[in-house]
Amino acid sequence: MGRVPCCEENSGVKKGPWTAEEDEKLMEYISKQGHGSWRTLPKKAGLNRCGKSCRLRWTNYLRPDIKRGKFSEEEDRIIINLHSGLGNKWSKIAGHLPGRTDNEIKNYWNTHIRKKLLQMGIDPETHKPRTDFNHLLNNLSHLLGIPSSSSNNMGLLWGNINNPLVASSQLDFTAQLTKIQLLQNLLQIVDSNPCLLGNNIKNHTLNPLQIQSFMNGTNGLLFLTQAQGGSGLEGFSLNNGSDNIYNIIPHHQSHHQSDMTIPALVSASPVTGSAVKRTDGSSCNAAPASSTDQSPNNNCSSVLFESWENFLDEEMMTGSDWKEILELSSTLAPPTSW
DNA sequence: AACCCTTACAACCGCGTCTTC
DNA sequence: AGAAGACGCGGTTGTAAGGGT
Repeated sequence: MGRVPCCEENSGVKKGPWTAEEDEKLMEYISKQGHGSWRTLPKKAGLNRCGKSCRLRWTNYLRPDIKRGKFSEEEDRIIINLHSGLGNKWSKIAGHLPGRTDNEIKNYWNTHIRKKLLQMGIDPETHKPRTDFNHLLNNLSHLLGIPSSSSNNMGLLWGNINNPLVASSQLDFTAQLTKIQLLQNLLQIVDSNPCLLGNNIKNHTLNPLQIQSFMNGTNGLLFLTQAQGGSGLEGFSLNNGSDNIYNIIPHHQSHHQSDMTIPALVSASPVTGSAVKRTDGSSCNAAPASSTDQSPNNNCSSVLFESWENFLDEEMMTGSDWKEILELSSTLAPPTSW
């Protein structure tokens, strides 16, 4: 059955925010008569509103049993748990939270919980860890202090005196160690994952000597360039200021398929794979990386991404986490050699 | 001080489902 | 059984408030 309009178009009923006077009229009427038929209520209550608007105002705002104020941590937990099982069934979720309305929970989810989960690296839709390439790169950007929407897309990995992470030699060591670990992981991912194809990749994996080489480059700096295109993030390249350049770009870009989105590396749903040429001349199938595909030959392994992500999640959660790590590490002497 | 951007939340819209006749 | 009316849900939009530049 098609939609039945609640109120006639151009019928002159008021829309928009409710006034205190309207609230009072509605509350007074319902407290005396009950709401009865919402369609006829406005006329009876002396309101120039449509019944639907009255119902919404009552159920979401005026009802006496509505609980106002901040959501507690316990409520957060309940919402997240219920959402993982029920999805966007806000009214059902609201049924488990006395005093909270579906609209309030929906808004709270969209403005708070959703962001919180995303920051934690959890996909708010699936409630599973996020594994998309953009997310990982954004985490990397965040760690390295590169504003994701900055017009200046050049980030400084080493030697940034403005970065509190490298304020002292001890902290410098720890920060560098962490960043090296991140880069190592990222490069290993690129090396092992045919979904990503590097342009002019000279080496995929940094060994200790290479790391030292990077760090002992012309000026001791390592740059991370965040390539931007019309559709946003397009990749990274690593550059120590001399001739060592590592380009890390999404697979699609190297094939000039600019209308494609960056593929999810571990997809929850099967996707069509494509054969890609690797820099060593071999080719492999960028097959669907579903949970059922555990073939050792499938280089789209989720293992590295998971460890990478775990690492990011553990190391990047908050500034205070960093502080703790740095404080702890400051008691440790740096190794004499790599 | 003025403008712009972001955030939070109230309210609206359109559709599916339920109820009544 | 089916048509019409009413209700409820979930997605989307509008806007006020606050913060940043």
